[in-house]
Parts: sequence; structure tokens; C-alpha cells
Amino acid sequence: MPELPDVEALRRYVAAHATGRTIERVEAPGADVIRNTTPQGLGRALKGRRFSEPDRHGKWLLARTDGSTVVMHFGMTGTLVWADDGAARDDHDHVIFRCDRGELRFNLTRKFGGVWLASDEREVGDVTGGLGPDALDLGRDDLADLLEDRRGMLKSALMDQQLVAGIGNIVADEVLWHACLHPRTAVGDLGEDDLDRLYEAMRIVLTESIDEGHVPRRDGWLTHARDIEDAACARCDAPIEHGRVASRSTYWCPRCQPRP
DNA sequence: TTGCATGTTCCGGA
DNA sequence: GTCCGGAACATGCA
Repeated sequence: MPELPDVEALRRYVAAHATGRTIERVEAPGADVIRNTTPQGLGRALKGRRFSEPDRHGKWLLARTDGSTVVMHFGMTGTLVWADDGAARDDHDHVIFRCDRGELRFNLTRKFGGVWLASDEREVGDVTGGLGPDALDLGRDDLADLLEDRRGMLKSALMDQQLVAGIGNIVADEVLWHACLHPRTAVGDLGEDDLDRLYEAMRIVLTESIDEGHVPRRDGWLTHARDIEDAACARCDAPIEHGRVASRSTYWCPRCQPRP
């Protein structure tokens, strides 16, 4: 689930429900998803603090308070639930931030990801570790500059969080399909026109996905091919190909995205 | 039962 | 140093 658009949706969700609420207590039925402190340490740092406006950097959510910051990563399966009606908790609600009215539940099925505590920006940086600029903050020339000295396959570069933060497997495939570029295209072979299309595709895929709150499975996009056996390209009707690129499950159109 | 999955990290090899 | 593939991590589902 969590690609950049999903995390942005979670950020807005936290802003809508938790911002301004005072944390009364932290409960951690799944203590092992708390990565750099203990449930007690997290509780001590947060008790009496108020959630402020959250930030996002790539796929990381920074749940700010008037004291420490809770740094969250959702792996492939994480989400957040705000409950103010006493709804039953889920088995995978591993960390609960109990507030004055309601509680924020960090839910993680497969335990990739987790919750970190950071007391300042330096510690936030230590946790997230050398992230590149957020994909949404890039201009066309920023993207060109980042790719300038890069070698290897384009898909690998797009998914490198240290280069650009926020592009995951699904978004990478979608962007490449929109830009009519094969995932194995060598970064060094990109021309100015290719960079124009790549940047435009990235903007479109990210902004439209954010509007939806997630990467949509859409008929006119490549995404729909992930659900369908023998899917056809929405642009040219050629059969979509599926294989592994950069060790990741990859879909592309052999006609629109010719192999370099 | 087996393989696969939208995440990151670590390792060995080219 | 750079880049790539593969393995590992934990869990649910087809």
C-alpha cells in the first residue's frame, strides 16, 4: 500500500484527526515495531505532548509534537487508524497513541517498517538516513541534475531513495509507462526529450495519485495490468509484459516502451 | 504447499 | 566507489 501518495494521504489524515490532540498514554501491544526505544521510552517522551502539523519526506511520515517527533515508516502494509468511537482494535494495531479524544493506531501487518522516536531534526535524519529530495519538490532541472552522474538502469535510479525520495515499485512502473521509457533504459542514454517526458510523467502520476489518496488502479494507466491476466496496453493494445527488473516485479509495454 | 507481494538493508560479485 | 542481483526480514493470500 504505502507509496508516496499513500503516505501523503496518511499525513493529511493525521493532520485532520490528531493535530492539536494531547497524548495521554502510549500502548504498544506489538512492542517490537518500536525500533529505537522501548514502549516506556516512547511513552515518557510523548506523555502530555500535543500533536502538531505532520510532515512527510518520501515514504516517511514525521508525526510532530510540541516535543519529540514520531518517525513512521509503513513498509508494504502499514497504515494509521484514528478511532474516537471505541471501535475494536485490530490484531495488527501495534502502537496506540491515546489522546484526550480518541486514539491514533499504527497498524502494520507485515513488520517491514516501524516507529522511531527522534528528539530533534538531526535524529530524524539519522533515522531516515540520507534521503534524497522529495519527489514532489523536484523541478524538471533538479531531476536532470540528480540523474546527471548516474549510471545503471533508470528504474533502479528512480527507486533509489537516496537519489529521489518517494518513488516505489508501482509508481516507478507507472511513471516509466507514461514517459514511454523502458525500465532498463540506461540513465546515461536519456536525452532532453526523454527527461521532459520523464518529469512530466512523474508529476502526473504523483499528483493524480495524491488526489485519489493512493495510486489508482485505472483503466487508462498501467496499474490495471497488475490485476489482469494477459492485460493489454491502454495506449496501443499490445500485450503487457511482466518480468523482473532491478529484482522487482515489473510491468511494461513492449511497443510503447521499446527495449533500449 | 508453494510462490508471490506496493518496503529497506546487507552482502558478494562484476 | 558504483551497480546489480539475491537473500533476509514477517505475514497473508491465491
